[in-house]
Amino acid sequence: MADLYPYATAGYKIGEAATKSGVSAANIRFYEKDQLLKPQARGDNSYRMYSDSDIHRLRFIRACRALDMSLGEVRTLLRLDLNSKADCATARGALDEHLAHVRARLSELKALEKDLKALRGRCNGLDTTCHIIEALHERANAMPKSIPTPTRKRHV
Amino acid sequence: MADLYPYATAGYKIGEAATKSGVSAANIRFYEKDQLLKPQARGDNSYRMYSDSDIHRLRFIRACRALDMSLGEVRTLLRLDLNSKADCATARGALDEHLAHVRARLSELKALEKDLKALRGRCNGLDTTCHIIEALHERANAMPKSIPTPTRKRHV
DNA sequence: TGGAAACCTTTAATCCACTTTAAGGTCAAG
DNA sequence: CTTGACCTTAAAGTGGATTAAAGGTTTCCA
Repeated sequence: MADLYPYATAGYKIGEAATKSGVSAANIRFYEKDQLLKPQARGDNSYRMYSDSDIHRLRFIRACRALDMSLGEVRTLLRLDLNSKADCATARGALDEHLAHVRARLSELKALEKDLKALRGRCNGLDTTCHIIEALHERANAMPKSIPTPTRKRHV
Repeated sequence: MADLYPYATAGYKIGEAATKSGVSAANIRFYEKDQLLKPQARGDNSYRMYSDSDIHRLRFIRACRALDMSLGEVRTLLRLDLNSKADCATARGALDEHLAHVRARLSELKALEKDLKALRGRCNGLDTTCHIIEALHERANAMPKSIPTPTRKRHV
C-alpha cells in the first residue's frame, strides 16, 4: 500500500480537507460519527486536524460512493489489506454482490421505461379525454386485489 | 370520470381499506397526513371510515408508485380532471419528466455496470496484490481535485 | 357477563446518506 | 475592536415508508 497515497503530513482544518477531498465539512463530520474515519486529533482550539492520508481516505470513500456503494460496503473495503488473499476474496465478494444489485435495479428500470413509454404513447393531447389519466384509473381498478402491502421503495 | 371507479358507498374501517387497497393501515394514515387523502370522517369511536372511492384513490396511488413516481408527482396527478385539456397537458408533462428521470438513471446505471464489470475483471484472486483494492486506491488519487461536494445520493 | 382477541388510536423512532439550521466559540486582518 | 471567515455542537429535515409503544374499542365466545 506504501506509495499508493501521499505521505502523512501535518495538518489541514476541516474546510481545507473538504476542498481537497471533495467531501463537505458537514459530511466529513458525519463520516467520523459513522466510524468511517477515526475521531481526529484536535488542536488547542478544538478544531479537527487532517493529514494527507485522511484526505486520501475521504477520496477513497468518494470513489466507492461514485460506484454507488453503501457506506456499509465502503466500511468493509476500508478495512481490507491490499496484500491479503483473504481480503482480496472479500473485496471480490463485495463487488460481485454490488454488481448483482446494480444489474437487478437495471432490469427493473428497463421494464419501467417500457411501461412508461407505452403509457405516454397513448396520449396525443387531441382527444376529449386524457388517455394517460384514464389509463392510470384503469390500472388502479386492475391492481391485484387484497394483499396487505407489497412495499414499494422509492429508488431515485 | 363517472364510471371509472365504483360508486362511493358507506364504510370500511382502516384495516378493511388496507386489505382492499393493498396499502397498509399505517401507510394509509401516512398518506392522510401527507395530504394525498382528505382527513377521513370518523365514527362515534374515533375510527376513520373509508368509501369505495377512497379505496380507488389508494389503488390509484399504488399504481403510480408502481411506476416509481414520487408522492409529489402522484399528488399532481390526483388533482387532474380526465376531461380537461389543460390537465391532460399537465399529465403528459409530468409523465415526460418522470420518463426523463428514469432514462437518466438508466444510463447512469449502465455506465456504472460497465465500470464495475471492468473493475471486477481486474481481479482473479491469484496475484499477490488485490487489483480491486489497488484500483480503488488509484481512483481515490485520481478523483477530481477540489470542488466542495457534488453530492451523491444513495439510489437503491 | 367477562375476558381475550382483534381491532383501532396516537406519537415517536427507525432506515439511508446526507444537508441544513441554530447558537455559539476562535482567529486573523483592518 | 469589530468584522467576517472559519470552527464547534446538537438537532431537525429529506423521502417513503415501517415498526413499536402505550393505550382505547369492539367483537366473539364460553
